[in-house]
Amino acid sequence: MWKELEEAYGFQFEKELLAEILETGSIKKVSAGNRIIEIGEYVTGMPLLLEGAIKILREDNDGDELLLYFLERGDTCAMTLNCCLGQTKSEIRAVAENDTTFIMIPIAKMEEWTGKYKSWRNFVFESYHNRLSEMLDTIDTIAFLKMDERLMRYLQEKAMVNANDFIQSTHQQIAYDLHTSRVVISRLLKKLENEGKISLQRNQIKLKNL
DNA sequence: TCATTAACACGGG
DNA sequence: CCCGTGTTAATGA
Repeated sequence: MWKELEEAYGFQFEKELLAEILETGSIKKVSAGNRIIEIGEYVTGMPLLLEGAIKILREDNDGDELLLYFLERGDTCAMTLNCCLGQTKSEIRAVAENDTTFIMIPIAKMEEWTGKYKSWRNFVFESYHNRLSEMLDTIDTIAFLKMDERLMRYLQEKAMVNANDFIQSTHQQIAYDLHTSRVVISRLLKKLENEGKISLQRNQIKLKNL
C-alpha cells in the first residue's frame, strides 16, 4: 500500500507524514455504485483517495439529486475539512463512481498534522481552493448553460474520471445526476448521436468527437 | 420555446 | 416478462 500512497501523495507530503498516514489511517475499499457517506451522517474521518473516483451529490427537499463534482486520486473531500471547524454532519452524499480505494484519517490526526507538517497545511488549503473552484464551475454550468451543453460536460467529466470513453450508465441515472427528466436526456443523447458525437447502445454510451 | 409528466410501443436479455 | 429506450401529446413556466 506504501507504493500507492506515494504515487498519489508522495510529490507533496514528506516521508514522515506518509508513514504516519499509513500508520494511523485505515484502508477502505468501496465498489462502484455504493454509498460512502450519506447526508446527515456524522463524519468520523477524512478520506484520502488512492484509486478510483467518487461523485459528490447534493439533495433538495424532494429528495432529488444534483451532481456537484467528482473526486479523483490525490483528492480529499472538503466536507470533512469542515469537521475541524465544528460542523460535524455531512451536507452531501458521496457515492463511489467506480471501484475506489482510500485511506480514512481520524479527525484528531488532521488537527495534529496541521500544526506539525507544512505540507499538510498546504494540502488542506489547496483542497478547499480546488473544491470551491469546481463548485463555481458547476454553478456556472447550471446557471449559464443549456441542458445540451451541461450534458456534454457531464459526459466528458464522466469519461475522464473513469478513463474510459464508454460510459456505463442509463439515461435515467444521467437524468438524476443532472436533475432533469429522462425524456430530455434521451432526446439530447439522440441529437448528439445524430451529430456523430456519440453512439448509443443499451446501458452504454460511446464518446466519439466531443 | 423548452421542460416535465404520463403514456405507449419496441426490443433485447 | 422486465427494463431501457425512443417518441408523442398535453400542460406549464
